[in-house]
Amino acid sequence: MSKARPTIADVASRAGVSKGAVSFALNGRPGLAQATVDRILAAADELGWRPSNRARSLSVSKAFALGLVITRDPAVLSSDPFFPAFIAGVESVLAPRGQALVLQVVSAGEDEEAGYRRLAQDGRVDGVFLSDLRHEDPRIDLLSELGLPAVTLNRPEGTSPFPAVILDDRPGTRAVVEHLLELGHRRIAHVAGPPAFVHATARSEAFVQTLAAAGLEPVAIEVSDFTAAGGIEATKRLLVLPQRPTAIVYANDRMAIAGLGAAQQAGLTVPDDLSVAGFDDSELAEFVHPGLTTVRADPYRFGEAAAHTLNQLIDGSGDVADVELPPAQLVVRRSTAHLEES
Amino acid sequence: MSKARPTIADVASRAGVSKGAVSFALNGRPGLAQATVDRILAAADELGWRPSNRARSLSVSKAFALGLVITRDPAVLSSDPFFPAFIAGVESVLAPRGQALVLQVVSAGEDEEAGYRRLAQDGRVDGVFLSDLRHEDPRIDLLSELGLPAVTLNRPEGTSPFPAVILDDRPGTRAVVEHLLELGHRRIAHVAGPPAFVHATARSEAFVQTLAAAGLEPVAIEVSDFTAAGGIEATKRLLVLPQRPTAIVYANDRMAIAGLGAAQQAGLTVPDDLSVAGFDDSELAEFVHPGLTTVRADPYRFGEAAAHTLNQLIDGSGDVADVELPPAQLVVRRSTAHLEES
DNA sequence: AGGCGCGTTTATACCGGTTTAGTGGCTGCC
DNA sequence: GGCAGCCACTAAACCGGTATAAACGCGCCT
Repeated sequence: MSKARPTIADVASRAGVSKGAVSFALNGRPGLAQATVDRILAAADELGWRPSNRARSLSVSKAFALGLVITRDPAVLSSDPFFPAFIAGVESVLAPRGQALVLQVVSAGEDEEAGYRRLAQDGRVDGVFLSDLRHEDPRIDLLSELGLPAVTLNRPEGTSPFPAVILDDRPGTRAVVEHLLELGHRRIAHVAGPPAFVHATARSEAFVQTLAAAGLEPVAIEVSDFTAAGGIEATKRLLVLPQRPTAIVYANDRMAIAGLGAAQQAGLTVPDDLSVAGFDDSELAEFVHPGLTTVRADPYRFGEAAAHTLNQLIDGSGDVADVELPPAQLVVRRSTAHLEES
Repeated sequence: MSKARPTIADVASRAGVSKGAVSFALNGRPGLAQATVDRILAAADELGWRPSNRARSLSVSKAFALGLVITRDPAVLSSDPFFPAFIAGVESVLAPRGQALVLQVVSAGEDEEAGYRRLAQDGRVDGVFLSDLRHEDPRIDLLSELGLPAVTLNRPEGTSPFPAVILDDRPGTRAVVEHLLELGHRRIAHVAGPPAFVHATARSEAFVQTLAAAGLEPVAIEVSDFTAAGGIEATKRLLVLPQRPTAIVYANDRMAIAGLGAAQQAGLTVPDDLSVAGFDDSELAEFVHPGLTTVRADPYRFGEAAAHTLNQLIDGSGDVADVELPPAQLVVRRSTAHLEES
C-alpha cells in the first residue's frame, strides 16, 4: 500500500499515456480522443488522484484562493453580524470550485495596507473583497497598483477599476423613517456611523432626505462608531436635548440595542416614551425587549454575489458588470409605536 | 523596468553565485562564508526579492497556512462573539511568520468531514484548529487518519493524539453560582448548551457541583442550543414552573440576553424579580438593560495560544505540551441582585 | 508511390524554489 | 611532493503539475 498520494505520473502510466495527456484530459481540453479521455479519467478515479494544488499553483501562477481583509478592532468585530454570514455566502461558491478563503484580520490601529500587500506579494490569493468601503478609499489605488483583482462591496464614489456588488442601504433606511412618520413621529433623531464609511453616509443621507421629503428636519444627528459603547453615548446625548426626540433611528443594530438599554436605564419605556429602530436584523434584534424594529439585509447573498463576481473578474471573461442586490427590507417589531401625546 | 517580480535566479546572478547558494543564505544554513551571505542578502534586498510561496510550497510540501473549520449555521454564527476575537488572536501570530489563515464555514446540516478532507487533500493547510469540541468527537479520528496536525480547543475526554489548549470554563461558572448564593438565591436554574459539546457540559456540571457543594439542587436545567431563540424558549419554560427560579444561569450571553428579554416580556423586572447571568461577556452584555452579569474569557489569547501550539506541533520539535489559559473571570453587573423576599 | 493534412499523442521545457551529490582549491601533514 | 581532508560553492535533480512544439500514424489525393 503506497502511502504517498498518487501523482499525475502514476495516472499516466496506469492509463498508458503521457503526463501531458492526463493534464489535457483533466482540464477538458480538445485534442484527445474521447476513448482516451475516458480511460484516463477512469485511471485517475481508480487511483483516487486529485491534482496537487501546490503544483498547479506554481505552474499556472494562480492561488485558487480569494482573500478578505477585515480591518477592525477584535472587540468590535466580535459582535459584527455581517461578516460571518457574508463569509458563509462566499464559501458556498468557493467550495464547489475547490477554492479557499484566506482571511486576514487587521486591528484597527495597524497598517491595513500591509495586509493587502502581504496577500498580494505572497501570491496567496487571486483577488480580494473590499469591504467597509470608505470615501476616497485609498485601497482602490493600492490594489490597482498591486495588480490584484478586487470587488467592492457597494459602489465607491468616483471611478473605480473594479466591479461593485451593491446592496443599497437607502431604501431600507427610507422605509424605517417613513414607518416612523406614519406612526405620527415628527421629532426623529439619527445615530450615524463614522462618516468615513460609504454605507454610513448612505444611511444618514437617506435619513435626512426622507425627512426632508416630508417637510421635516432631523431633531439631531449624532455621529457615532457602530459600537454598542458608542450607541450608549450618542443616546445619552440625545435624551438630554431640550427637544427630546420621540424616535431614534440607529445606523446599526448594535448601537440600537445599546441605545435601547440606555433609554431604559434612563427610566424611559420603549416604545411608549421613545421609539427605536436599528439596521441589520441581527440575531438578538428579535429577542431583546421590546423586539427591535430594524432593516433586514441578506449578507449571505451578498457573499455569494461578491464571490461570483470576483471569480468572473479573475477568470477574465471580459468586463464584469456590477451586481445590484435586492435592497434591505423593513422588519417591524415592538420597539416602534404610535406616538402617544405626552 | 522589469515588471515581473525577481526570482531566485535574478538574485543569484546579481550576487554572482548559484541559486543554491541564495537558498542557503536565505534559510540561514551553514556552509557559506559570512561575506557571501552578506552579499547575497544585499542583492536580494536591492532587488526587493521575496521567495515565492508557491514554489516553496511545492518544493517543501508545506502550505504555510493553518486552517479553521467552523461548523455552524450562518445565522447562528452571526452573533457568536468567540470566533472573530479568536481569529484575531490567531492572526497575530501567523502574520509575522508569513502564514495565512484559511477559513472554512460549513453549514450545520452539511458534511463537516468533507470540510476537513478538502483542506487536507488540497494541501491547503499544515494543520487545523479543532473548535467546538464534542464528546467522542469523530473529528479526532478523522484528522489522525488524514495525518493532519491539529490542536484541540479544550481537552477532549479520552486520549487524543493532539495537544490541547485549555480554557477551563468551570471556575467561571462556579464563580457565578457562588455569587448568586451569596446574594441569597436558593432556587437557581440553568439553561445549558447542547450536551454534545464539551464546553456545554463542563458548564452544566460546574453549575450542578457548585450547588451541590452548598447542599442545594438545581431547580431545573433546561437544555438549549446557545442561540437566542433557544434561550427564549428555555426561559419561557422556566418561568412557568410552579417553583419559579429566582435566578437563571445561562451557558452563554446570547441565551442570557434573549432570556432577559423574555423575562421582561413576561412582566418580570430584572433583577428584582429574577436574577440573570450569562457567559462570554460579549459586547452587548455591558449595554443591555440591566447590564448583564457574566463571565469574561479571553478568546484573543486563546487564539494566540492555539496558533503557537499548533505551529510548535507542525515544526515538529518533539512532543508539544498542553497549554492552560487563565480561567474566565466573573463580571458582576446589574442583572443579579439580592433576593428580595416576595 | 510520394506527399499532404489532420487528428492524436508524446517529449520536454518551464514555474521558482530546495536539496543532494559532487567539484575545485586550499591547507596541513608525513 | 603527494595525498587526505575540509571548506565554500556549484550543478543538477526534484517537487507535480501545465504548455508548446514536434512527432507520429493514417487516410487521401494526385
